[in-house]
Amino acid sequence: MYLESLGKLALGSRLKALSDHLYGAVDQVYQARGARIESRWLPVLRYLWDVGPRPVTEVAEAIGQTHSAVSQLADKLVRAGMVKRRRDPADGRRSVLTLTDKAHRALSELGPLWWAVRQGVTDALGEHVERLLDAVAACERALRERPVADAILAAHAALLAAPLEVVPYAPALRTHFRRLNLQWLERHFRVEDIDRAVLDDPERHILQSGGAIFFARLGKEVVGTCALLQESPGVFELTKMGVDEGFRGLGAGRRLLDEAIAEFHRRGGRMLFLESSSTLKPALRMYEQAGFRLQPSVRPGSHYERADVYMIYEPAGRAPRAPG
Amino acid sequence: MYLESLGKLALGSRLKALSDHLYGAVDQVYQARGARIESRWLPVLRYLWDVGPRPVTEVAEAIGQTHSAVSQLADKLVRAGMVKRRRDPADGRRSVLTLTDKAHRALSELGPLWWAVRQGVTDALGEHVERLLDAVAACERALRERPVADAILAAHAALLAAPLEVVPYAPALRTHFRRLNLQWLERHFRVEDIDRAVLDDPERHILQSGGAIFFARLGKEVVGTCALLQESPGVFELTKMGVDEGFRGLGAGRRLLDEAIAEFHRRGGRMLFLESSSTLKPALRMYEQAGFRLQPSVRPGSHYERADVYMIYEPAGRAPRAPG
DNA sequence: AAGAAATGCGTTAGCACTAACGTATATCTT
DNA sequence: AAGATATACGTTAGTGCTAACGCATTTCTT
Repeated sequence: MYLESLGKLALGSRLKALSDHLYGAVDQVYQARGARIESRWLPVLRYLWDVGPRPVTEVAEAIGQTHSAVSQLADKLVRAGMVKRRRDPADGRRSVLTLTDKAHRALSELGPLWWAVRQGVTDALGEHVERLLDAVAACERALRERPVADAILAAHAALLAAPLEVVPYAPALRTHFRRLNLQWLERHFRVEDIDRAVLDDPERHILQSGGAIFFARLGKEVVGTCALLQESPGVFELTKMGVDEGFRGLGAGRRLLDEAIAEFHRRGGRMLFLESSSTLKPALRMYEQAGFRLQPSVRPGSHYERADVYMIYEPAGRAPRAPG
Repeated sequence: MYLESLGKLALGSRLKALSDHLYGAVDQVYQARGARIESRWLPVLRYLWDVGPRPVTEVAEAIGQTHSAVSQLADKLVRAGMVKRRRDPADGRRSVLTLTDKAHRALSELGPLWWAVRQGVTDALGEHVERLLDAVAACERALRERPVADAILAAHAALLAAPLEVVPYAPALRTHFRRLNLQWLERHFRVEDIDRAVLDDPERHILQSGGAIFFARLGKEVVGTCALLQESPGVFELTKMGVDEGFRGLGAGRRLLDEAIAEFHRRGGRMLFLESSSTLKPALRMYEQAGFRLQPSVRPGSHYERADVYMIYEPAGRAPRAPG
């Protein structure tokens, strides 16, 4: 299922779907067996059954709902003849919900059905339902201590406050080089053989021939990468630039690009070019701003299928803009 | 929380509450950060973002919702300027949903916020959320193979078809003797010292003095118990009769009672009595039907605080009804 | 090719729930 | 004791979803 791929982002949706499935199943069973009750009534009815007459708010709190939900449900239960509302003589604000005899009779007949529900859920879901119950209980407890919204806002603030830094290659970062590049390659193109070779062994294909690789980190996250490949002495290619989809727009790409250009200068390079695709509009704009100029034709003898854009680094005042 | 005590019966309610909490938290964050998006939109928008324009039904299926839910959500998204509807030229029935440029821009800015959501959920819920995800995924898969409703109906049918049998005491059943009696004692009264002694060691307190204990089984479930205690030679007390709340109304109580009376006769008893409480109306009715007669006063020297009813076994034609 | 069946989708009515409000009553403050 | 504040509850409007329906179009059947 697609939602599974969204992981924690779609957890709410999936929990709701599961919940609806369970409600629906139980209602189906009640109906098939002629039980004059609905699954949504159960928390209120069982609570009143277990602890006796109780005012609306107390019921609401016990079953984790708003008082108005309970009040409206009580209307329905009164109409169904299952509960009675009474004023609390000790406190005129309270309206005490009491089970009718009919409800007592109905509930006591429901025992075997409830047993079947428990048993059926166990049969259908096996041990998973136990793990689900445990996990739900643990999450409920955790939520009571710290609302998720606070945690998210704190995490977001921490992320925005985190310094964006560019660091050189280190072996521990190799998997990030691969991950970050596969992300855009797989989304927009297909992974060519030459890509796979470079991503599998960047030390050999890039560093050994006098190139460099940089990574952008935001806090503890590695959010982008870019490589400088020495094609022939003094001639460098800017390549394998990728910023994680989740961290675009934070300037990581530009910082990586600037660092690569600085490295090109530090190494006394004569020429710096890149190949790209016309479908990557935002990237092309960034390259232009950094000093790359679009060339009128594709680079002769390009390595890549996808390359239909050829740009050369010609910052203002260094070389005239190519005509056309 | 009360719902936790209901176990599998209230799983649906709890999942819904969790789901609502998560939706609410994310919406709160979106609002706090000025993101012009709502949490409910995410599955549709992300799906269109990931796989491109798609017709309504396909989106619905991918995210596990009905087509009309998606259709109505699409209305809203169109109003918000996030998607466009287009007729599929190849199939005039289909209306293809396409993200607008505005949506693309909005979504690509949301990356850090989504990272924060994932991170915040992890911070707040810790490892529990991983277990929850795993359990949810496992349950989803199990549900696809076997709908819960079927399993419940099958379990119910099996229960009703199961034979109700009465079996004598066996050491392996001791915990059931305790469990079944504590259930009604704790609900209606309080557990007196004498109760605890008997329940902890029924072999010594009941069997050794010439008594007997019976259990009712329904399929594999032990659903009721009852004891015959020899108070003095030939004088027996019917006591510790309990039927699981979940299995009342199936005749287990009557079957136990009949078996106890038969045992009383087999042992050549002279007198059989019981003590009970006037609050246990259904039980008293059953005793009457089985041949017990209400006595005008409490039994002299009763062991129990709760006893305000004294009955003696006097089946029709065996002894005259006590006057008064 | 023509009719029958299936499919895709929008619409409507209805349900469960929430947020926000209003009213009555109780409790606190001085 | 009197006013201020808090509490308990019902009501209303609105949201997100489903089930059921109806229309348009496509696909199957012969």
